[in-house]
Amino acid sequence: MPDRTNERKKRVTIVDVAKAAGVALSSASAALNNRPGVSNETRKRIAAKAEELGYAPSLRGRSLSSKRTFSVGLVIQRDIDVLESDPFFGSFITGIEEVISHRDYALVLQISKNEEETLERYRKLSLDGRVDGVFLNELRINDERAELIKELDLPAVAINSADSLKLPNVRQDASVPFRQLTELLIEQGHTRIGHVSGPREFLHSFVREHAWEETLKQHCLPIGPIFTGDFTYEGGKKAAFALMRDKNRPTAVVCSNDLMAVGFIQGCKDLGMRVPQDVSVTGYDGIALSTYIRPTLVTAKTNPRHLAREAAEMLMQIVDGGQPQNRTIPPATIVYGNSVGKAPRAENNF
Amino acid sequence: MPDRTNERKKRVTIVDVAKAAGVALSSASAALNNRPGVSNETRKRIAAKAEELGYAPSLRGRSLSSKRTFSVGLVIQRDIDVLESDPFFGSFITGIEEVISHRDYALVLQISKNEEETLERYRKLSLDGRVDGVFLNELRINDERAELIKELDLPAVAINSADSLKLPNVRQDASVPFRQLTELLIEQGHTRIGHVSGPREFLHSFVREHAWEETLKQHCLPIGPIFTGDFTYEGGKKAAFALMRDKNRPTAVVCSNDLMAVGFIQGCKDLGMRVPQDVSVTGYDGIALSTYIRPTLVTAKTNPRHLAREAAEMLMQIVDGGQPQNRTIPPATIVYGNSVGKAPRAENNF
DNA sequence: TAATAAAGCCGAAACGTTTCGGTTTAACAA
DNA sequence: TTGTTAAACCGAAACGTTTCGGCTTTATTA
Repeated sequence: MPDRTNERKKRVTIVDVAKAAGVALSSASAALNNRPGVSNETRKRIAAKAEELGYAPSLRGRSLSSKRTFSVGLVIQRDIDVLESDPFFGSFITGIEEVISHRDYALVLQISKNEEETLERYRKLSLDGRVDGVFLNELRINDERAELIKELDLPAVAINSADSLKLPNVRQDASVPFRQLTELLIEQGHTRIGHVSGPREFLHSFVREHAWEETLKQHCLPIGPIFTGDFTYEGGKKAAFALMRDKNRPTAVVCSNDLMAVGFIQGCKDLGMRVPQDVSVTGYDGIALSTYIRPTLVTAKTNPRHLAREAAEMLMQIVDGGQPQNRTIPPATIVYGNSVGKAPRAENNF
Repeated sequence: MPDRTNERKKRVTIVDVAKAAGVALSSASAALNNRPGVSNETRKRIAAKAEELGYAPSLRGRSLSSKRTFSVGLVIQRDIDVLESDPFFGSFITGIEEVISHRDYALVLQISKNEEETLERYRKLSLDGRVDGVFLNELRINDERAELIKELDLPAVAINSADSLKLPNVRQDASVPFRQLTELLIEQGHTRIGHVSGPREFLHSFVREHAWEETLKQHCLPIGPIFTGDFTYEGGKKAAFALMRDKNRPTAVVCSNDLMAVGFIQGCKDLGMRVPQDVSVTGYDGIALSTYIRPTLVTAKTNPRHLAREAAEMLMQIVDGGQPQNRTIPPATIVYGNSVGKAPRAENNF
């Protein structure tokens, strides 16, 4: 009598399928993967047996043999407090999933606290052979990840990278909407237009700041005061305190993202100013929060999900051995909230 | 002359290490995994050689052989619009990472649109052998996942499950803070206290609603009007329109989460009511947004990160063959914002 | 009809580990 | 000295695929 206590369901392997169909293992493999070299008739028979036995290919066996993992990696470098109020990754991940899940790929997600750890994570993902490729975002000027992935020979797609980094890239240009936002303020009569930027080392901070600056130059306006923020609400608030207590304070401020804009507005309110009567504010991202607050924010709505879809498609192509061209998606579109108004005529003291 | 064009860096395997150290493959394996059966001397020699050759064990080989993947899975069932403004998963994932990364585990993250797809994802994660275990959250009454993971024999840890589902569980009890919030309103003289709940099928909706109801009963107060929301901002706004246009409207409302509370407050404002003078509002979660709005929200701050850490530790134990006890973390603590005030003395008409 | 090509199929190796039973060596007790 | 035991070490199998060279069979061409 067999001992049933320790009986474990044995996995149905491709060997079982091959035996059941009366063919060689290699034929079963070819048939099930739709590769040539097996007649239609036997192909069907094998497929039928596989179905009948409930065969599900083992990812483990497959990846050892094929040297592929059918996974892609994303490392998010974020302070937890920031991550909580950052809607970017939710939609970015959704976009990735939309593409890769159809190809039976999965996403490995990691979170890191600083640049050093981020590099370590990417390195380990590659050395462990955990992923076939990775996404890179929030690139820095001279981002070390660029050379790392070359050193590791790791397929990668970057988001809003710079050409100089020579990475496969998908871009949603920010300079167009930042120009539009700045010109929107100019049209309203503002002449002293400040900027709350992100940390200087980020490429995207730079692009945004640059677009703001160039637009002012082209309109022969002074380059208003600038505050280097950190993309957080608190940072935006600090910016308000730093920029708006000055006699010569700007009458309008272009913020590098929505969260800082919201913080900036709150900071202005705390200082006793009204938005948009005393000061106009714009953001960038188009997060939900920008419609929850009053005044609602004038901003530009980006599309992380679309960005992610394109990036994922590119990565899939690279993993398949292709060399896809860089892609571009349409720029963010302006969202007309209530945080922008006419330039105040005279200066009030607060 | 060797052809260098197609030369690929060959991976350093444990066989190379064994050869270099002059031992059998099996000894090298034992040594590198700190298993007994190898002398200290040779252990050192093997480790040295491994270091020297830059040996990194192949996860692929390891997982095929050991039948482990060193990955855990999480399926997030969320509409993308909701996901964007949901800070829960950011911190939840952070908590998971904090525990599993030290054990060289990685997180596989998937997103699904509906219940059916969610089940499919969990099933596939298991059948593919992609993960060693999974997390389950936002459980429903009679959640189908419970039997699925039993059928699949898949290690799992649930978040705020019900005992009836018989899942390893980690809980942060919501009834305590909901009682406290309700009593806070009662202390302020409110006698008509409504509730904006989450969808009825969720266990956590039920717990929150129940705590509110029981507290009212114990204080011999009428069970105020209830609106079944959907945990979104828009849902909260709708709730305000539904509940607050009535003559006999409540003077205070306990919302099942912050996002609905924020929407509710905006809805009240749109109706011309002041918070907290005309109506008091409470939330639950303690998201950053609750401090960005005015009035700031009276709420209770939950700790998804802590929850996740405990859950991840439990899952690691289960994966190691243990049978851990259910865990509980301290309940959310009340955050005193400005959205609660004394009950208005007379009824105003709007 | 014989030579050739192509399609269909097979067997075996390879991927890089873990695991397990067996053999050798060393240490110790009788 | 000899027998016993445990520790150290080894060899081979197993995990479940993919891949590749070679063998049959059938179809095609001269």
